[in-house]
Amino acid sequence: MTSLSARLPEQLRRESQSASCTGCIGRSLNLCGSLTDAQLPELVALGGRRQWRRRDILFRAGDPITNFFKITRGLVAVSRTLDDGRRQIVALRIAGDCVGFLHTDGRYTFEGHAITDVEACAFSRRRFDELAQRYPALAAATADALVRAQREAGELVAAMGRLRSTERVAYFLAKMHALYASRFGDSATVDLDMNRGEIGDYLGLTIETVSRSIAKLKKRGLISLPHGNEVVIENIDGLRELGNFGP
Amino acid sequence: MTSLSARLPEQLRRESQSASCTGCIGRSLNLCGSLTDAQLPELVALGGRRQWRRRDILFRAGDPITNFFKITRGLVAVSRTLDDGRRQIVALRIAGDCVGFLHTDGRYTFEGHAITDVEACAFSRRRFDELAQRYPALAAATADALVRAQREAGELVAAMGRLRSTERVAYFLAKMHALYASRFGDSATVDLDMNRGEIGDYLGLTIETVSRSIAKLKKRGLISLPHGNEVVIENIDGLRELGNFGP
DNA sequence: CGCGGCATTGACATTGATCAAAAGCTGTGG
DNA sequence: CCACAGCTTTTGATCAATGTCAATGCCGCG
Repeated sequence: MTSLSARLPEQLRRESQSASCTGCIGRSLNLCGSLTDAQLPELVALGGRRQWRRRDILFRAGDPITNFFKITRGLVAVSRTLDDGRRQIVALRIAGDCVGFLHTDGRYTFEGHAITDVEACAFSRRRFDELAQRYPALAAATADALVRAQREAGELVAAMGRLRSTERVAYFLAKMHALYASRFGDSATVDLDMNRGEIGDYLGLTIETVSRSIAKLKKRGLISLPHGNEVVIENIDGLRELGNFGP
Repeated sequence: MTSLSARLPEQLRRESQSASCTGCIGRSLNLCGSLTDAQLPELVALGGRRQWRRRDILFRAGDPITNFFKITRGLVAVSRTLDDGRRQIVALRIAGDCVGFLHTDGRYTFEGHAITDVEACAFSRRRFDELAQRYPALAAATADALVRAQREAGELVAAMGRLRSTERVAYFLAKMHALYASRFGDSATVDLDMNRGEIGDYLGLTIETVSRSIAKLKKRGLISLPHGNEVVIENIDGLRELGNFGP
């Protein structure tokens, strides 16, 4: 089983237990090769570890931006809520990703909340920016992470604009499968950690439509739901094709 | 009247007529203050100016990425086309913006095509990356541009996921109005340069639905269409509110 | 056991897509 | 200047997909 809230690989576990966050920022931005801790003594003092429970808010849209967060455990939803309460999750981030980096006039553009229990390092945005000025590799890694994030956002736009409900759910499941595989190794079983409402808020659908779409995928033999929120991917190729999930 | 294809501000006109692209990359990335041409002699030889006609392709998804482009004139759509022909525009970019920067395994992630006639400078991606390694301000400006782009992508996701058709068109018009205002100064009149099909591909709607939505906005007195594709914004506050277009 | 939260299912309403036709516009050639 | 072809837009009549509302079922927990 692949679950964010359980059984982390050893590397991540060690990282998330270290008192300082020296390693985590380097690793998160794929700097392992180019920057060592010795080269960046400033990083030692930079990050503070924090924890949140399911449904807790990491940061609110409109609040002055002071920190961004590098997730070391759990699943975070980045979202926007309209005045009338309609909510849209614009990105999902897991261990290794950064959230709270986007800003509009010095304020968080979106809201971040914990889908599962979450641990993350908080970094001072100001000091990080100063550091990036001095260490080109850090800036390059930041740009890289942003490029990746934007690619994903574009794909989500395409899914929302052009896929119908069942295709969108297939896209979502294929994406979660790929996401977990990239961190925890391949596995046919994906523990969603999200309820129907949260999936709907991510895909622009209602709870009922998500539920019905999952039922359709089950009937088509692409997935099965042995128990709880655990999804077994029975046919990943079919799922990816239906969801137009690129290579 | 505000039109991308006509009457550029003098600064942009001068820039787009200079033989080299020295200035354009600096300006595009908001480096005016921090880097001068004298500090970056390498930039002189970096960019080559190119032109495209309406509907021409700047770059195709999947092609090996060699250049990115800094637009000096016109409107470019960044899009993705599904296997069955459904198309989704994931971003619109105008003079001053860069396109073709996103990549997946060394290949363009999306397609870029000219909505209007377009002029742009093509920069070698490899050499730009080298340069960014040496000039932190360039890297910082790149990160800044990426943050801005991602904020917009997130807003588009929210619009696609949670707004209904007429609201989406209102969002689109408010966005175009703001976009043009930021470059060419405020004006009640916006020349869309996009036909109904292209608007539909941006908003995830059909031609007919776009047409009907525009008719509704007209009837509500939010806009008027004196002639051609020229839209007069009669009530920008109402339009922004309906389209949930943030501040 | 019974309660609370979430998921499923059904009936119905609404939205937007689809199909088809008519109306405008634009440029060309007589 | 008009007539016509080729295009885009508008409008109308349906239809299918999804949202909405309501009822029921399921499951874990006190």
